[in-house]
Amino acid sequence: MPARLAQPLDRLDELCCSPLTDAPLSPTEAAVLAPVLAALGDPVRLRLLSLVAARGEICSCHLEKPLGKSQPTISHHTRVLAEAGLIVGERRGKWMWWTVVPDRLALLRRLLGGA
Amino acid sequence: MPARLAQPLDRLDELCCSPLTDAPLSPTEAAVLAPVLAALGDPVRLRLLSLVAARGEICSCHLEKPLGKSQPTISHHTRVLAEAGLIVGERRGKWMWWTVVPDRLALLRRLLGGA
DNA sequence: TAGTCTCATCGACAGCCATCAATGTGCAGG
DNA sequence: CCTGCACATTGATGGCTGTCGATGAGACTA
Repeated sequence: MPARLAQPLDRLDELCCSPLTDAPLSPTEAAVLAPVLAALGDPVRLRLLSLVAARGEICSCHLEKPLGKSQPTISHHTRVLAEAGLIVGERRGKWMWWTVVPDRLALLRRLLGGA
Repeated sequence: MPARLAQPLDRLDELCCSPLTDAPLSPTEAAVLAPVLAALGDPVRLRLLSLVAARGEICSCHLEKPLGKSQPTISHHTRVLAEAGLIVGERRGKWMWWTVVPDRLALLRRLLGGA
């Protein structure tokens, strides 16, 4: 099983092209979107994502200290964000480099009623 | 204790005026913002919010059937969304009417890097 | 090949959460 | 008052989640 995942969320881009404020969400749309927002519903993951976004790309080993969490915990949170499609990881030698997926953030902005 | 709450989140509007993609979030900002996003991280609450937004305002008794949940569960979810500051409730006679708070959605859009 | 470094996974634990039946609270009409 | 209705709260339960120590899987170096 590879480190790159995010399987059941691939249909997310096709779903939900209209803002949440326009029409009621279907159960299917909600079931796909909720995990993405739930991934952002943790303070450690929010800070982690902002670190990745601010640095452009960042190695896992540079997250442990600023977040004040153990290595397994960091690995857990990067996995959750990756499964939500919010970040992607690329292996370079011994290091794992993470980058944000701007499209996913834009999709959430659209969901929240952006023009 | 009144039905209107959202106490610890009142400082939210002062905090976090810059997008998540610009600079790393402080632990305090993350601790305030994460519960708001966590409130959206549930499919039932996402659909509930979209129902409120689409109708403009809606009574609690009109949420039970379309969401397919029991009355206590609906009450629980409206409470969570209200504590997150995403909706507000107003009592009219026997009924409770809910409305969205557009500022909170706009704040989240800004957080997600919107222009 | 052995050693070391980075990261992923496993196992376990504590705490939180969604759900609903039962009950309580407040409002309106008779 | 008393009854009925809308909603809130309580208590219980099953499942999920954040956390970390221990261990495993790759990757580089000597």
